[in-house]
Amino acid sequence: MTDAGKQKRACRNTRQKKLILDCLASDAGRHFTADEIVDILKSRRTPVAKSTVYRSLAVLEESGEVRKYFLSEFNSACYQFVADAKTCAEHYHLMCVLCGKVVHFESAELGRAFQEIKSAQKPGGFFVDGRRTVFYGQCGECSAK
Amino acid sequence: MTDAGKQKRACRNTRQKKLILDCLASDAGRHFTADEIVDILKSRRTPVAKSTVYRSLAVLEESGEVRKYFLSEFNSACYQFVADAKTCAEHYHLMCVLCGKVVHFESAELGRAFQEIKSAQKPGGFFVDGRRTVFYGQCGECSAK
DNA sequence: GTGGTTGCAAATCCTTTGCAGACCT
DNA sequence: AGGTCTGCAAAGGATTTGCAACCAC
Repeated sequence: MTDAGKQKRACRNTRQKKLILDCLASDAGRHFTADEIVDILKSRRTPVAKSTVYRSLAVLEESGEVRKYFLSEFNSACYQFVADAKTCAEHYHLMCVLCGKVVHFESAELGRAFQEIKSAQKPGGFFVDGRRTVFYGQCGECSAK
Repeated sequence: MTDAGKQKRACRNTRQKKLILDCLASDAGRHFTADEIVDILKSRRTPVAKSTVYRSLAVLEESGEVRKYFLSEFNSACYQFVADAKTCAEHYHLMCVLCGKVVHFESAELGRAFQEIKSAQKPGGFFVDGRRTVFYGQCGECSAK
């Protein structure tokens, strides 16, 4: 897994890539699966092949415009639009292991706690990336049941 | 998802279930994929069918003897032996997004930070489960590259 | 014009399921 | 004996890949 070669990927601005990005950006807080994107674009009368969606998402992820999550015990990856780095650095994800819902939240308290986690002594110089970290648990609704 | 019916599942003490649990327990800190378990048991001359491994892991997970993780951008679920609840409550997972390695760590500092996270005001009464949460980032080796 | 991109279909990979026979209790 | 569990093979779902036609630059 070398870094070489990463730059030669996808630079062209195609209709499909725009459509996919538009779709994600249309609800920037939400997480979409590849299938959902395919369906949404189909319903908008601008269908894009599923393989193209996967390929474009991979490219967009590499370029940082989209973030990929593997949220759970469920089956498929989710993709989320990255509005801008700053915004993303300041909120965290909570994912309900029961219903799969993902909520965002931010709080000064959490920010501090996270800073502590980041700076804590970790084995082998591990560096924690807050933007990728997802907290798992149960949402209020599911807990109530 | 009610609790009813959970008890009627798998209670028989079969050779295969023991083998699988032994395999997981032989390196209790490690995470195994279903495939790894199949390979290990095969190499030990006590092969177990892949479908049996999946079925047993599901049962063992339900009974709490094994924990299932969906660690990442990678493809398959990982299973870990649950030595005892206390041990598990006190360490956290760091997963390297580049090489996929998972390391455990514990620290008083992190424990405190995590307490803060747990008690922080979260949307909709979300309850964070530390044992399921995985911190993503880069391990020392990958960062060095 | 040229090479990255797309769409389609086939291929892969992981996981689940159906079913007949084997095994636990 | 009787129901549960196993193994095998086939099914299923998500994602990737091969390839010819297509389109952005």
